[in-house]
Amino acid sequence: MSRRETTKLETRQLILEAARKLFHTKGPEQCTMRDIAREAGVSPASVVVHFKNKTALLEVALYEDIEKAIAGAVATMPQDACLHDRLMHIAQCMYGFYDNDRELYRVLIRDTTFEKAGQNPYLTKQLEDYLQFFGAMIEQEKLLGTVRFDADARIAASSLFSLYFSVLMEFLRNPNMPLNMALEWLAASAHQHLTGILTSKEGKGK
Amino acid sequence: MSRRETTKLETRQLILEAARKLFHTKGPEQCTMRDIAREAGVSPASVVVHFKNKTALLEVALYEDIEKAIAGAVATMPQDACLHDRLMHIAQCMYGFYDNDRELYRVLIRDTTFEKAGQNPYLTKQLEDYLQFFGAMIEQEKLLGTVRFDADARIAASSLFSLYFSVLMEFLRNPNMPLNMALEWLAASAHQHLTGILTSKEGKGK
DNA sequence: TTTTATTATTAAACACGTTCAACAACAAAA
DNA sequence: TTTTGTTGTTGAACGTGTTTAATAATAAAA
Repeated sequence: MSRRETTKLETRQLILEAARKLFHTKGPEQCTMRDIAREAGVSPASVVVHFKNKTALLEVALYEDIEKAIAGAVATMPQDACLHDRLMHIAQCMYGFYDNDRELYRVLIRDTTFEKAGQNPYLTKQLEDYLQFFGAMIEQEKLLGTVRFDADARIAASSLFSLYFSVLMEFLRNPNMPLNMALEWLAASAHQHLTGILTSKEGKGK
Repeated sequence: MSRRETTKLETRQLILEAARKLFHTKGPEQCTMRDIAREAGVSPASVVVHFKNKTALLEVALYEDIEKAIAGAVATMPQDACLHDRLMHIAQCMYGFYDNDRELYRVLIRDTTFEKAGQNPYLTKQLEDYLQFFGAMIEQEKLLGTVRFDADARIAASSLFSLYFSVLMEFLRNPNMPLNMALEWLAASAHQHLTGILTSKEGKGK
C-alpha cells in the first residue's frame, strides 16, 4: 500500500473516531460537520470527501456496533426455546442496545431506512442478512412440526420484522416509554402473528 | 374578527396554496422556502412565522388530502366482505392515492412519523382515529364470530397497521415497484396475521 | 385625538451541509 | 533527475432552513 493510500486511510479513521465520539456525546443533530472536522483535525471538506454526506458518515460510524449487538443477540439465543421466545430474546437484546442512546438511533434509522432505496448499503445488507436468518429459523420450525408447511417463511420473517420495527420506532420516539412496555407490546403482536386471530373455521377456510 | 386577524389568515392561505402547488410540481426537497415565499408573495421569514418550519408546512399542506383519501376508502368499503378483504380495500385505495406522488409522500412520512413524538399533531390524530376505527371493526368481527374473543383488538389493529405501513414504505422507497406487488405482499402478510403460522397444537397451546 | 401597546411582516444575518477551484504532496514517465 | 500526471486536502464560497432585530400597521388606552 502506497504512502498516499495509508495516509488517506488514516484520516478516514481520524474522522470516524471523531464522529463516533461526538455523535454519542453531543447527539447527531447537535454536532456539526465542522465540529467533527475540528475534532479530527481535518477540514470540513475532507469529511465530505471521505463520506459523501453526514448521513453516510452516521451509518458507517454506527453500523459496526449494531452488527455486534445482533451477533451477541444471536449467540446468546436459547436454542431449546420456542420460536416466540427466541424472537423475543433477540428483540430484548436489540431494544436494550438501542436504549443506550435512543435519540442517536432514532436519527440514524430515520435518515437511513426512509431514504430512497440504494443508499445505506451497510444497513441494507444487515437487514437482508437478518431477514434471511429469520426465514431460515422459521423454515426449520416447519421441519420440527411447529410451523405449518403452507406458511410462507419469507413473508413471516418480514412481517415479524415489521412488527419489531414499528414497536422499535415507537420506543425510540418516546423517551419516556419503558423498555418493558415496548417488549410486552411486541410480545403481544408477535404472538398474535404466530397464532392468528380468526376463529378456527374462518382460519382454516382460507 | 379584526382586520389584523383576517389579513393574517389570508397570508396563511396564500402560503398554503403556494406550498401545495410547489410541493407537487417541484417536489418537496427541490422547492425551497424562498420559492414558496416568492410564489405566495411574502417574505421567507413570514412562512416560518406561520408554520414554524418546513416539515410542519408540509404536514399542514398535505394532511387534508390524505384525510379525504381515507374517508373515500372507508366510504367505498364493501360492507359484506370479510375482514381481510375490507382491510385490503382500504390499503388499495391508500396505496393508489400515495402512488400519485410517491416521492412527495415518502418525504412527508419520513419527516413526520420519525420525529420525536408530539410533533405532527395532524397526522398523529389521523393515525389515532384510523387505529380506533380498525379496532372497532375487529371488535365487531368478534360478535360475528369470525374473530376469536381472546384476541386483543387494539394489538391486532396496530399490528395490521404496522404491516400496512412497512409495505407502504417499501413501496414509496422503490419507484419501480408496481402497485400490485405491494398489494400482494401486504395481502400475504395480513392473511398470515389473521390466520397465524403455527400448527394447531402449538397455536392452541398458548 | 393623542399616546401607548401589540403584532404581522420583513430585511438582514446566521448556522449548517455541501460544493468547487486551487493547491500541494506524491507517483509515474521521460 | 526532470517532467508530467494523479490525487488527497482545503479555504472560500454557495444554497438552504431558520433566527433576530427592526419596522410599520393596527388596536387599545389616555
